[in-house]
Amino acid sequence: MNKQATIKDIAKALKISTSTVSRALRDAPDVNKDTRNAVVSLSEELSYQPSRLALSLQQKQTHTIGVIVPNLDYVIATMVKGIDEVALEAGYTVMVCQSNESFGREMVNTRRLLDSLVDGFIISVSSETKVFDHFKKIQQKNMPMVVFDRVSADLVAPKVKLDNAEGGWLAGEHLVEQGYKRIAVLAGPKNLAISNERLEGCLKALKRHKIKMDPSHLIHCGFNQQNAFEATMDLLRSRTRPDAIFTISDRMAIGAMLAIKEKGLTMPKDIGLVGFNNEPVTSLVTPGISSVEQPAFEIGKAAAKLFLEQMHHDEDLSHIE
Amino acid sequence: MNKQATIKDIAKALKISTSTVSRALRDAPDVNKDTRNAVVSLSEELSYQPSRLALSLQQKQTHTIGVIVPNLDYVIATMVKGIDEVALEAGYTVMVCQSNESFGREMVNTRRLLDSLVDGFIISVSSETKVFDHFKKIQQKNMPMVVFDRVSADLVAPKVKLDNAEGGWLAGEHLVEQGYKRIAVLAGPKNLAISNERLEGCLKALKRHKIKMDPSHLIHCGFNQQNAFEATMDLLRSRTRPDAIFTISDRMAIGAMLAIKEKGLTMPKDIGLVGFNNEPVTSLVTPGISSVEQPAFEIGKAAAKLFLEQMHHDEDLSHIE
DNA sequence: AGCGTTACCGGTAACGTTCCCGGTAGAATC
DNA sequence: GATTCTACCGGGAACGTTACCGGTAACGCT
Repeated sequence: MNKQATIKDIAKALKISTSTVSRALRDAPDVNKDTRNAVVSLSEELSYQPSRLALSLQQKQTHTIGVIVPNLDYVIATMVKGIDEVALEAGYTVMVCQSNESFGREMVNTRRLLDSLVDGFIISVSSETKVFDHFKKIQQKNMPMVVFDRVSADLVAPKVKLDNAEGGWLAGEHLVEQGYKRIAVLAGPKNLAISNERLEGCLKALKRHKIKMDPSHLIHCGFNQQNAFEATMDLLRSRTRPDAIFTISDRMAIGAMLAIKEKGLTMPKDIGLVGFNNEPVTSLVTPGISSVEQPAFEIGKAAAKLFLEQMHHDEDLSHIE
Repeated sequence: MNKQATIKDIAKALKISTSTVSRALRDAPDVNKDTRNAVVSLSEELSYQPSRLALSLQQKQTHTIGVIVPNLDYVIATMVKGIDEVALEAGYTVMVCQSNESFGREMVNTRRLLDSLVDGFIISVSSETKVFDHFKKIQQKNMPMVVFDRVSADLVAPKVKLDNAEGGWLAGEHLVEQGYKRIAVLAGPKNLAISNERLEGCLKALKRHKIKMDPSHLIHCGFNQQNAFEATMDLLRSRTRPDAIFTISDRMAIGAMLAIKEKGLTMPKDIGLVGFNNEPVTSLVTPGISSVEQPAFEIGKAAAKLFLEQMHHDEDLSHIE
């Protein structure tokens, strides 16, 4: 009961046709001022809201963007906020789905959004995902799709991501400026692009300052806190103990920090530490641990803008044909 | 080009009517086995997917839940994950919108979702929101709506939230068990239900153990880190310095911790500290600071379940009428 | 007087689906 | 042989909206 008023109700009440009501409501030409006024005032009275469903069905677009992310940790949530910001501005609604880092979940999510719910996708791929067939479907329907943050070289699509090399470079510069000489790097798994880029950037900075890195100071370990803790313990026990550590994630920085504390050392006096910002933790924890800042909000905005460009580009093309 | 195949395409190709195709696809009776097989196999070949848009328009429900949250911090994101979990299970898709703690944004979001995009709402209200007219519209359309986490007494709706008193009680018990006697509480603003409930719970625990609280040890201050830092400094400077502190949020706990460090004291030896978990920070930071755990994921699941109950309840009613 | 313009408005199809009501052919029943 | 069943299928309407085409007055112009 108390159903939404439709364009028909207005038409019937005013004894005019639905076409006229529709025109009046859209500020289209070919409608008398008086009728327009009557329509508008009645529609307000009935608190009429056009049905987006019907509209979407008619014009075959939903004005909705599907966003699929592996999770909603701090950085990603911030990116999503960025997406939301520009999407809303442009009259789009976003639909956020979490894949929970699960390949299967990611597939289900895309399928669901695909059945005429969204106009396109903005995606950060799950860490489990090695094959991209489910995304190919999106492209077959030639919907706009942009990937961000977690990108893969195997997936051909417009991408927005952090300049990881730049970040690594900054970290290196920072440590050198502070006067550290024997700098170690806790990198992630060897096959991870995100990790290698950050590492390369840092090495480049060291090179610029003609600082050589002890080979034993480059450690590839797992991405989590415990791995970093153990790796750091090893480093600190070795004869060639480093005087600074760059970890390519904040989670790892925390592990390193705990190891440093365990050894009774203090930061930044005895040893320097720089992380890579994916959590707002480091700044809070204690002075002495810095972190490369990720412009997450900006990345989100950029992704959304790129999406909209794609969108309109496609529209233009279809106009021509 | 390469458009989605529709039920019509299948019908035309097989020279049967759309009605029959529809029936075949839905495992309805009244359809020959052979035709059914033909339809199914062809639909797979064309990778047919039914249009949710058309379906929603027809049966006036979208199988989508609108979720409006003030932001996506750790706890809320976890709750959303809980919602997602049970919603997906039940065949619902969720649409998450962030109000950014802004009243205006919250209104815009509800309006948008309201125009036939969702079947109902799960909401955590923004801190700016004092008036609830935009939510009343939801109820007027008698859509299901449940509020969670941030609830307000002025908003009449099914609610799911943490038992804050219980949490406060746990915090108090914990500190007493550790042997602390002079316990201080850093509470939030006086008018905030969430804060008062936690405080009450803690006081109750102290009472049970016949521990009296020094009146100067109850401090109402702002919710953020800086406020807590200053309040703690005051506490530590006073003659009647407490030997433990309960802060009603983690953000405040961090402020307190920094103050404690600044004073050269160590935790938990010199002073105990318990926070209230809205971030995963505390467990990482350092041993010595505990935190009351919030079953965020469970709260999210509970909210979604409550929503579904509402939903089905409404359906039953409308059947009868 | 006849014609073209302008300013409106209405009818209908279409978007993709389901639902309801019929219809038809063959088989089964009497 | 006439009837009821059963099993299957098709035709239309409906959901709410817009797009397209056509129509009708009133007016001005020759």
